Parts: sequence; C-alpha cells; structure tokens
Amino acid sequence: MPLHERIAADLRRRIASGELAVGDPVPSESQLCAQWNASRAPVRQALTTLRAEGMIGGGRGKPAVVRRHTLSQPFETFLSFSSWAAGLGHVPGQRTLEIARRPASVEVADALTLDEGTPVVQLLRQRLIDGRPTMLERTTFVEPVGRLLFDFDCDSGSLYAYLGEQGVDMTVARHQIDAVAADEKDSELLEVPVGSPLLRERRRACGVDGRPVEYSDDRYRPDMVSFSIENSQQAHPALLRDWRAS
Amino acid sequence: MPLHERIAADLRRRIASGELAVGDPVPSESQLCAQWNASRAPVRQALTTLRAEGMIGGGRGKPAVVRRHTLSQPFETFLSFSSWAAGLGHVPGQRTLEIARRPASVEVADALTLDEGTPVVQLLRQRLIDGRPTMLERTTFVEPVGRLLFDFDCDSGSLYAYLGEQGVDMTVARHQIDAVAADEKDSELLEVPVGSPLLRERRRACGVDGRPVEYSDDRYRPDMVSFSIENSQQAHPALLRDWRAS
DNA sequence: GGTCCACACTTGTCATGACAAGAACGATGA
DNA sequence: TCATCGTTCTTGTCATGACAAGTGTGGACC
Repeated sequence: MPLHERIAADLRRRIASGELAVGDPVPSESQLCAQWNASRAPVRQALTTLRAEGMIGGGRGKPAVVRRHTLSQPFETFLSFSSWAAGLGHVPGQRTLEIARRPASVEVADALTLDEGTPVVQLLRQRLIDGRPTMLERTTFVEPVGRLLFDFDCDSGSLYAYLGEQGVDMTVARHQIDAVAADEKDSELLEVPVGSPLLRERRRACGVDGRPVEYSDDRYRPDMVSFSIENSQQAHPALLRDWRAS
Repeated sequence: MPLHERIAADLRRRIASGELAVGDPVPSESQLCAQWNASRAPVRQALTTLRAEGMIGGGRGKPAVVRRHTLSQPFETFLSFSSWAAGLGHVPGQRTLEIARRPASVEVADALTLDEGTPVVQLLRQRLIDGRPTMLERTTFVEPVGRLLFDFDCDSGSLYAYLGEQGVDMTVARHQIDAVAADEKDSELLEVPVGSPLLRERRRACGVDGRPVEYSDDRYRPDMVSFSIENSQQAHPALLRDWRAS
C-alpha cells in the first residue's frame, strides 16, 4: 500500500476511534511529515483524500480540523429500494417482469465500459409502495454478477442484500437525474398517461476494484417520489449539476 | 489564477468545444508540461481535478481519454446559475421578465415559514446558456432581502454575488427535485411543447440565523441540464430520497 | 483598554529529479 | 495466423527545495 494511503488510513482510524474528536485540530503537515519521516507530497495527498471525503476541513493558512467522525450509512439507501421504503414505514413490493441474458447495447456497453455485444444480464422490475406502482427499474449487470441472479427469486427480498452475501460489494455509485416522457411501456406499468413526465435516475455502481458492476435506468412517478438534497457551505457537497449540449 | 487552474480551464474549454471529442486521448502529462512550460505538479493537479469531475478517464499506464464533454461543478456554485455556466466555459444569459412585490401565496408562505399574505418579492427570470433558453426561474425572496433587488439590474451580473456583497449569506439550502409537465408559460419561454417533461428543482435557502431567505421553483430543459450525485461508502452523501403520498 | 501591525505559522503552489508500476505496441517465434 | 515477450511510453509515487498567500497571535502604540 502506498505511503499516502497508509497515512490516510491511519488518520481515518484515529478520527473514527475518537482519538481525534470533532473540532480537534488535525496534526499539521509538518508534524505528519516528521511522524512518518516523509515529504509533504504523500502527506498532502492523504489530507486531500480526507478532505474530499468530508472528514476534515481547513484551507490556506487555516489548520485542518476534524469535521466528522461518522461514516455514512445512507449509501445502501440509494441502492436498495426495499430498505429505503421499509425505513419509511411503508411496504415495498416488486414484480419481476423479465430477466434476460443478452448482448450489451451501445448505451449499456458505454456505461459499463464493456465492448458492445458483451453478454450482460438485464432485469425489468416494477417496484411498488403499499401496493401502488411507483417505479420502473431497468437494471443491467455485468455477466459475472448477473449470473447469480438466476439462482435468486427476485421477488422474494432485497436483491442487493443477496448480492452482498454473495460477495458483491458496491462501493461507489454515480447517479444522474433528469426527466423523460413516459413511453407506452412506462405508461402501462406505472399507470400514467403516455407522454406524462417521469423522474429518471440513471445509476452506475462500481465494485471495490472501481470497475462498473451495474447500470440502471429507473423511472419514478414524480407525484410519488422526488429527490432532495440538503447541504451547507461547510459540508462537502455530493451534488453536481451537469449541462449537456444537444 | 493558479497555473493548475488555468490548465484545467483550458482543457475543459477544449473538451467542451469539441476540439477534444469523447474518446479522444487527452494530451499526455509530458506534452502538457511542454505546452505550458510547467512541471508535472500543476499538470497532474489539473488532470486530477478533471478526473474528479468525471470528464476524463485513465490510470496508471493508461493514457487519459475524454469521457464526457459535459462538466460537473461542485455545489459551491450551485446557487449561482451564472458562475456555474461561466465555469463551464459557456456564456450565461438572463432575461428578467418580472419583478414584483406582492403578498405571499399559501405555497410560498409555507416554504418560507411566513404568514399568508406577508409581502414578498418575486422574480421571474429566463436563464440562457450560449443564448439558448435553458431554465425558467421563479424565485421568491423575503421582503428585507427582496427590497435590495429593486436597486439592482438583474440582467447585469450575478444576483447572488450582489446579495453576498450586501451582506446576505446563504449558508444552508434544501433542494427538492422532481419532474413536471410544461405549462403554457413554460412552453413559451423554454421553447418546448406544452406537456413535455421538465426537470424541476425547488430550492429553499436559509441565512446564517437559519431562517428562510429565498424559495425558488426552477424548471430546466431536461435535454440540457441534469443533476448528478456521486457517492461512496466513505464519503458522506447529502442526498435523500423522499416519498410522499398523493 | 482598545486598535493596529509585524511576525510566526500554516497551507497552497510549483520546479526538479528520480524510480516504480502498469499498459500499449511491435517484433519474434511457434 | 496467433500467442508470447520485451521495449517503450504513460502514469503513480515520493524526496527536496523554494516561495506565495492567508490566518492567528502577541506586542507596541494610542
């Protein structure tokens, strides 16, 4: 493991253990250099990493201080529709309409950084809350992961919990949110008129090695689901706004 | 502006302009060093920035390639449409269609925790990027802040920069994102058909004392703007997913 | 006591140099 | 033709040194 990662890991451990409490000053760069007998480069890289993770603050002239010691649990909430709904006290449901192994389309191949035509496993699921259609999920898994799905009853419980047991970890995900008009299939399965606006979340999740594991196109009824973001000037923002030319 | 920012800005511009298309190789570090007559440090910092923004890929031994020609900007510039667009190397524009002082409606009063009928200042603005209508902004300010707007040429520059100079700080904001169908006014000003899906962001920003300062209903053309969130198990995501009964 | 300012300290930026690790590519041999 | 192996190029990591820019503090001065 590179030096800067060891420094970052050590700082994370000291912060998580409470040895460095929230508000405490983080050792200065020169102190860390002396402690690790290192130059500033790896020390700064470690601090930059922690800053990107939102664990420490600081800036030019301002010594770094601990901002957070807790690591987030809401990550799983983003992936798992089931646990999210259950956490709200509602009853999640699902109807798996299709599970298929087929060659990757251009769009999917690009999202998963595969070659076009590589076999993937695709899932089409209708998600319900309290029995009412809420979301339509078109998920694509890379083949090694998708293979596991054929041994799983997709309507029985949480898919991601099952994949986690099988050793599939999703560590980082990118969500892109926009709006689309409902097509015939959307209309039928979400019980909305054709052309009505839907809230779309396209999600790409990567495994521990940083390689994409799944890509999903989820369409929500906007009268039932919305996304919200709360942020402050202090907290590290996790929200981005993209503009694309058409 | 530091050298690494200039390098990053130049690369962003070249990518956004199409000079470097998606899939094209980004100039190697050594080439950039020669081009800018700089050492590797600022060049690498610029590339690291673009990589964090998702614009380029690459890795050890793998030359960087352009991944997206769209840019993601962190949340600091999220409130300000102008500075966001400018950071992308595009030309922001705006047309203030209406500025009015009127009693608060129920919806607005609720969002700003005012009593219904309390005077507020409302702004209706068409926002443009490179001259093309991109967003329609219906913003409501509480009266003490809104009063300042009558002394400001809303089409001249950044509204939030002006308010910041006047001592108005927005420290915390809550954003709610969903999809709506375009009504007649949306259709006219965004140049889309009536009923076509729009991406809506409803924003409530609070000042240092925690009291609401502004409430805004912004409607984006989904073919031009989307929101994206990147999260990991380490970093603290600031995104929530809400469900509401209808 | 209050104000202002110089100074120490911190982090940000950048140059230079070096080596390691991984990937791409062409040559080589089967 | 295809697999294999090195060469070479690229990026990752780290040391050393230097200066700039911002912050905070303590002391001098009013």
